Amino acid sequence: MADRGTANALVGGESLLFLTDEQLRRGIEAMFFAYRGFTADPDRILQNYAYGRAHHRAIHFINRTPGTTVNNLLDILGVTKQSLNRVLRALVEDGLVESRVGTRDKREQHLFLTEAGTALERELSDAQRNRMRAAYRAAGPEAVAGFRTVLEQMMDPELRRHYQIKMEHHHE
Amino acid sequence: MADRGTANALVGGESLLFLTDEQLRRGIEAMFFAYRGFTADPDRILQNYAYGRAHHRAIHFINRTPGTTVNNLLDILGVTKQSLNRVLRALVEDGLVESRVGTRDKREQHLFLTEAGTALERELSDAQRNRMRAAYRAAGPEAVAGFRTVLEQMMDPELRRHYQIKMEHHHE
DNA sequence: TTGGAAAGTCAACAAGGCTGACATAAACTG
DNA sequence: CAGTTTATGTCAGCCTTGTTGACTTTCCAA
Repeated sequence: MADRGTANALVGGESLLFLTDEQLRRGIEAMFFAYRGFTADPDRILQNYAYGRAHHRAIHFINRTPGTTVNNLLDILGVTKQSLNRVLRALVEDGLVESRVGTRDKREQHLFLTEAGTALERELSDAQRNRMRAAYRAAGPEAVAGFRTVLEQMMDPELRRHYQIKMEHHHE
Repeated sequence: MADRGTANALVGGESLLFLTDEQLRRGIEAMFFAYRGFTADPDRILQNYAYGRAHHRAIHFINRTPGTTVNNLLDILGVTKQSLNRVLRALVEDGLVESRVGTRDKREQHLFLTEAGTALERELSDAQRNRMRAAYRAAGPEAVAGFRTVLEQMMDPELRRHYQIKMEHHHE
């Protein structure tokens, strides 16, 4: 409703043509189709292991932050503990994830990838990185910077902090 | 495997620092968290109507291309006809979508949004556009161009053609 | 020492994917 | 015209991954 049809006004001398409803629709569909591509390669690989995206996500974030707790993972993934537990149980039973009782707080379980888990993580992230690398290479560094800036703005502020871990950002 | 750790080489005098594994991982997580934000608002609205993302996608593309056929929609959405049919049946029964037999080819069903369907589409896309607009506005036109360029490169080439409908692109 | 947080588990359910099989009407083709 | 292909719909059953609710065990901290 807001400023429908008025987005091509001039503000501070700069055209806002990129804020028209049509441009926004294009962005929405770009997200839709790109996300399909983004998940396509890992999805194919996961079929060979009888795992799904939920397993991939758990593996990814355990690899990124070894020793993370279940609660922390719940916070990042935004699912219920019952849902995550089902996934983690399978990964632990299959020997991809190791769960160690916390030393400071013995209620907490700290999660680590085993060798096999690391191998699968590598296979999955190699596939995903290859696609990302190709896209980055084709688009160039300036486009990549813009890509990341827009995505960052699109996140829920509360989720953004998970993304900002280990972030040294250069806006100039 | 490819050029792990070698991406920061110089090619043609230009640094490829943006292709390091760490940068690619950042991009991967940006996609993950941003997509969550991207779907969060419509998801909330859909709960009030007992619909899900699958209904949203159908409504979106019927609105974009009124009179589209079931087969065309199947191609765009990449699901089985059984899956789509379940969704379409609900939307038709609830009076959000109208299905008209084709005049040229009477095997085809052409899909249209009713007034109620258009109203829901508006509600959903307003929410999604508002977020997209805020992100675009915060990031600026150059970032938006880069965002779209990278997303386009990330799509499966076969899917890209759905995105390119009605596209007049300016690369310069 | 006790209240509450952290974690795990069981059960039941729903959405939305999937496959396979089958039906119908319409269009196309030899 | 007979046979085949195409577009669509439908039934049945399965899987993954999300949900809620209830309950237990462990154990930190006031």
